Amino acid sequence: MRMSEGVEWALHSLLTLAWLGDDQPVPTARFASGHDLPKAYLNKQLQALVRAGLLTSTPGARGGYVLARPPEKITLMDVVTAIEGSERAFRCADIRRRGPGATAPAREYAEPCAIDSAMRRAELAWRRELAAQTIADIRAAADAHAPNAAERVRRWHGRD
Amino acid sequence: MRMSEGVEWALHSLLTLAWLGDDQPVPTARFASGHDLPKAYLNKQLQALVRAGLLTSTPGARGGYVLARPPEKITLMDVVTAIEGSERAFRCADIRRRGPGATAPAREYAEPCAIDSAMRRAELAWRRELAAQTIADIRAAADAHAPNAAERVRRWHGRD
DNA sequence: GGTACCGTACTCGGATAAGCAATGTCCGAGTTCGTTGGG
DNA sequence: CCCAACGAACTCGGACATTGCTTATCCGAGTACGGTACC
Repeated sequence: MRMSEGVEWALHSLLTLAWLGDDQPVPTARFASGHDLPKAYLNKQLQALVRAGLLTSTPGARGGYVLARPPEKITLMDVVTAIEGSERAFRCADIRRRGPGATAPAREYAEPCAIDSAMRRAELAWRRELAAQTIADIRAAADAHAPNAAERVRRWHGRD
Repeated sequence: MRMSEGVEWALHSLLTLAWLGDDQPVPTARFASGHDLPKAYLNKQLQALVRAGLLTSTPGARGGYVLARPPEKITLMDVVTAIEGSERAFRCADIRRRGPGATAPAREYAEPCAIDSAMRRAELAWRRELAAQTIADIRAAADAHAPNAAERVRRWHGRD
């Protein structure tokens, strides 16, 4: 089980936008050169964020991406769902009723598969933690450890 | 992000062994026909459980797999780790220090990446829930919903 | 000098390949059990 | 009738294809800006 690295890229891009703080669009090329990432593929991930309503894109020259809502309103769950999709990691194929089990009365399968329920419980705990943390929280934690990072990013993006 | 379906197969196989309860080995072919699964590939997954110390295998005719320890001592975390490996789903590539950020003083990177920490927190919650549930719990839940299932499985595997 | 027009550079957006891990398949080493021949 | 040797069937275990998804790339539609010609 491996999460797409696009999630990391998206989170860093969103964090950068949170640091910049203004409404001036940032193009993909700038994000990409900032972290040495493949431009076109990063753009694909940012498009997913637009479709999910986390970013707003403006086409054409001087275009780019802007946060669609304040960083406090963007949770990690939103980002992971936007990039990875909303499907669960564990997908019960209901193999209990394949094979000989198929002859059992349907009444026995009224309740959901116990294995599926157990995995769902674990995955819900994961989602709950993701939903409890926002981009603003990430920024606060980063600022606490490295107060200069925000300023350096602003400089590099031509602000001030 | 998608979990291998081998996890579901492994859990069902372990649950079956818990239902049987004796020390009589069950071959892969029986598990496979029981849930209509590809025999050789299922065997690959069961081998992983052997390597992880969850199953004991006996080769040759009348051979097969047996639980290596009681169901109360086998957690879902054990099974997921055995099949999926112990690596985290989110793997921080530390892209914060790639590109222009590389010129920043190393002192700023002493603390772990805030994004990595946040994702780690969520994943720990997931693992905690997985470690809190055992094969015995799964069996108890399944028995509560469908008391006849255990008996039917025992019959089908030639017990009694 | 001011204004309208045009060309260029730059952006997102989606359609199109390449790489790799998960999935699936096959064959060999080893063990058990039934059979068969001899004592 | 009893026993030993043998062969066949069955099992795990690892090496070898194949499929699907992640990753990566390319090109087109659209927009803003700078230059230029004209009024």
